[in-house]
Amino acid sequence: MSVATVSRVWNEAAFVSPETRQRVAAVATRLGYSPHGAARSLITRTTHALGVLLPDLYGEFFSEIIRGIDHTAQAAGYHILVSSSHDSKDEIDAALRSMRGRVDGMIIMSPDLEAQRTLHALQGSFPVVLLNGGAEANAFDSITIENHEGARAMVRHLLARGHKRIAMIGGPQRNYDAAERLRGYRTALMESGIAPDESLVVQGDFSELSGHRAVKPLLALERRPTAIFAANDSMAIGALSALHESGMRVPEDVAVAGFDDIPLARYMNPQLSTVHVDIAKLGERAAALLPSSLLQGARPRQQLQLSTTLVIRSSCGGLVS
Amino acid sequence: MSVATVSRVWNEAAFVSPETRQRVAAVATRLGYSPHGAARSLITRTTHALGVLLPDLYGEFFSEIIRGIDHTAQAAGYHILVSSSHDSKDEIDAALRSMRGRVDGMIIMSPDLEAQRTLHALQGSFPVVLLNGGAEANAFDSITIENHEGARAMVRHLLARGHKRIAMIGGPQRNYDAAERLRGYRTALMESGIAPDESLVVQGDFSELSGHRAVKPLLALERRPTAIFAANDSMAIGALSALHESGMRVPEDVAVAGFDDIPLARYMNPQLSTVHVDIAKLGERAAALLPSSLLQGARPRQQLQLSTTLVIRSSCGGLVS
DNA sequence: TTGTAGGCGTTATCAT
DNA sequence: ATGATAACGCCTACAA
Repeated sequence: MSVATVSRVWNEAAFVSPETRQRVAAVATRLGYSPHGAARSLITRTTHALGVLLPDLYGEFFSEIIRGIDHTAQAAGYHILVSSSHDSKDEIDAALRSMRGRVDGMIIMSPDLEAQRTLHALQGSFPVVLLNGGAEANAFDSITIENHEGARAMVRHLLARGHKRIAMIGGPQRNYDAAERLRGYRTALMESGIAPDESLVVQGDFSELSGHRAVKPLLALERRPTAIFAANDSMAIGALSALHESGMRVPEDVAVAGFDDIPLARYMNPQLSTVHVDIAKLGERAAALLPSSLLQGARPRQQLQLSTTLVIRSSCGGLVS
Repeated sequence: MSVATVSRVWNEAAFVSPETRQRVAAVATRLGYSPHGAARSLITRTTHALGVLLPDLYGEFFSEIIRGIDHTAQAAGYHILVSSSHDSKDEIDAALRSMRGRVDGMIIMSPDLEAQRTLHALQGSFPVVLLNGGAEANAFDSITIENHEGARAMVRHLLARGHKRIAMIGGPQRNYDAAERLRGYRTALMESGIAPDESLVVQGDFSELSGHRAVKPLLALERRPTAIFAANDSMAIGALSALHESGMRVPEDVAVAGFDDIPLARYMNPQLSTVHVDIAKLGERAAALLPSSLLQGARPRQQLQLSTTLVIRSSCGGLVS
């Protein structure tokens, strides 16, 4: 029995007599044999692995993304090589280098606007899908969330409920999504002719703690806000807990809304109104884009926009009557 | 210039004249060269990658675990190959096979008691760290949570606060951690001489939804429980929301407690009492064990127990006075 | 239908 | 200090 035959059996490529196939399979299972991945990719020039670069694995947002990516990648026969905690340009550089030659393509989520320059150099050399990219987004395949529209819609809803003083807890500085959501907030205010008040904008970092901390200065204002819109759910949840500790009732005294619709949002007390993003789908789409670009070689770049929908629950007082 | 020299430059192993090194480096950057990972690992028989097999990426528990693993693995120069949604024996088998030759070792979390048989066959052939393993745990390096002790301590606390009818929302059937936590609950009851009442034990599946659903039958009981202990925080959070919807006050009417202490637990309303597990450390430890076993070759198996601590917040009424 | 042999890009061993 | 060359495990013409 030659190695060639075994290879043929494994790849189901050429014609092998059923009996031979049978025998090979039998011996293979008996010996617990399975082909050596590295050796295969040496000759096939393909690793069947996708690299995933994330800023930081924190909270449900990221577990949902990975879940989506893994699910789709697995179905397409790809493994995923995950690497997190890459915020700065240098960290991304390093991660990129160390994944070189180990993956067939990469999914990169680097919302930090500065890191974009690093990405620029990647252009064309390598199949890349950008998640939430900023300026460089159209130089690659990319998937973006409708941040601006989503935020605008939520703030419009709050306005429609009669709120005039709406505060915003923003995300990290230099973060693309955060910037867009803030922009959406401002657009909505402007559209309804409300003068912007910068004392109503507090900066957070997407963590529960930062949302919690943001509440104090807002309550200390002479003219308190009657609604708080957080740039993500984690911060909204932090704010909810801070308000509760301060004895404020939600939504009676202050309405609260978030962004992302993480699975837990509906289990908050009160249930959190938020801008729904299908986070897992974000991952799925990204993972689906990559193999397709690998197969098709050069093809026009694809820019996908993931739409958002308003999910009105009780934390902002419910639907507009 | 021979390939050997280039190899030496890259590995900084043997003596290379500074000028040669210089020249090679220059050409390398100009050509954008970087070594082919597969070829290297073919000959060095090492991939510098760790496989991570998880049952399902759901909720903050898993993002924390991956975070811990990735953090430590990265520091040790390893990549991580993540694969999730492996519950059944066959799925684990397949994942194991497809990772062969692509990783130096594996971290496997397969709480499903049936899957243990598959693991049995792995023994010795391959560096493996088991997370939350059951019966097979001592055949491998393994890290286990002090499930039994943690659950017992929490139930004892509830008893000390005067609760006599304590319900339990259990985890998935055939899940090792769930079984141990249930056992801890029973131990505590038995120790205080309370007769077990099986109508107080409702089965869940670790999801928020299952926790939410578990509440209804409990409230429908003729003799309602005064406390509910959920086998993880997600279910406790689901229960919290269901209780709130039913107009029950927590902790006045019903006390609630969870297990895991996911980051969000302290931001619930009321804040969730729970059994603290350092989830990220679980991942870190696992990732640290693997490289050490790779370096040292055959060494005695290590069985680590991750201790738990009681975190009493307001959902169960606070400390015992 | 099956076997033979060359080569994928590296590292390691031996010469030089 | 550098060069030549044999592995590593697999795939794939090409030959039989």
